[in-house]
Amino acid sequence: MKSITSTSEKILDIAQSLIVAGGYNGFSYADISAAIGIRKASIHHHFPTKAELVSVLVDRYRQQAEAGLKSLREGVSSPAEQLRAYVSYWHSCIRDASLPFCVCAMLASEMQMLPEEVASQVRGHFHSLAGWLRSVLQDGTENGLFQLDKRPEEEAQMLMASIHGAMLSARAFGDPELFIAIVAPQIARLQARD
Amino acid sequence: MKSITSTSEKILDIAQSLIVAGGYNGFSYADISAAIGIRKASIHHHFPTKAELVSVLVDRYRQQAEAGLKSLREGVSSPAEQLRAYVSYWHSCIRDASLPFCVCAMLASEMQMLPEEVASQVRGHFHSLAGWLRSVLQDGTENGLFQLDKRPEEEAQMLMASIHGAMLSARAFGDPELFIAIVAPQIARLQARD
DNA sequence: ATTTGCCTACCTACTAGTAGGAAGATAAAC
DNA sequence: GTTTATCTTCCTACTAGTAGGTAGGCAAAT
Repeated sequence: MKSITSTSEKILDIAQSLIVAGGYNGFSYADISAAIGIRKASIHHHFPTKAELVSVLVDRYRQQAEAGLKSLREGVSSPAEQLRAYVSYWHSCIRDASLPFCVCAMLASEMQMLPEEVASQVRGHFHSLAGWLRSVLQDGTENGLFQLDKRPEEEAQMLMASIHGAMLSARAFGDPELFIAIVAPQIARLQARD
Repeated sequence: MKSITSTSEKILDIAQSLIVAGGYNGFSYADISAAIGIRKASIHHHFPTKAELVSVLVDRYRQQAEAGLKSLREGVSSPAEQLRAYVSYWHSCIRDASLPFCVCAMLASEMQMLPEEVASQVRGHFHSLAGWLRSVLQDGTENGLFQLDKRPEEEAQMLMASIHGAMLSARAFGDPELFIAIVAPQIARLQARD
């Protein structure tokens, strides 16, 4: 019986945590090698180049994210609760340090020096996350639960920026609670006031 | 007559633009060497170690920022205009690509692998920027120009996060106008509504 | 005479990536 | 059911190039 997580998945897991910690240029094959007890060359067997490794990694991340967002949309009652569930997911990730930053947000900051294939995937993630937020906001507005100052797509961009900025502040200050302190009021203010 | 910018300042200038592009691990002494036409060893003469170079660089950045913010506070009429001037400064930096990202925001994303001296300076910058925003918001509130939902320090953190997140989105999408589209409404909503 | 600023030449450690082979599993051919 | 060929996964050993950093010298300025 095979191990539940294959070697290539283990490689992606540790690479992901290394990217979240230090970005594209912040990790090496040697780091992965040391972390999972396999030789450098064996990693190249699974992922011939670094660009390809990160590309597969971001692809997996995007699929997981999209699946997670979709299931939130289907499984959680109201749009307001969907937003709250989304940010509380991140809050717990930051608190327990399991994934204290969005992989794509991290990579976006290095956009200018990323391999083009990775850069376009990062753009794609930002686009689909903004799209998800927009659809939640629109849904909430149509049901009279939200009262937006701006068009849903603009409010979605504002919310996404707040979330990413809040991750950054939480990291800068080393205070996980700062994340929710910044993000919660931004969601609260969307709520219809009467 | 000496060149108006000394070699060490030229080193800091190019290092800063390289950090803004790719972070702490995204540049090397060789990159600086190639950019300003000086040998690697000569850079070590000015800045013995990379950690020291970046430390001096962030120190200079913080001084410039603090001076700029202080002069905005003194030279610009109303708190609302002070905020607008601040974000429009960034907007033009992003538009003309002269400094398309805050050095400290960039470094904050790599917080976990930064030399401790640099990390504490980055924390310091976040602290003083939040402090500046707080004082502007408080000033505006006391003069009846702003109407805040939360305490000034919380609103300041929210605003700072929006600004950093907006920088990230502008970079991810390659669209400088997105920065102001995200940030302007966040400032507008602070305005007293009656 | 010492300091400043830069140089050539070098070091060790590490970077991504390659060549080629050993061990084991798989599966078809006999 | 054993043999044979193939595939997968990992290995050792290596490459060329780059990382940050050092030693020591030279010329001009102070």
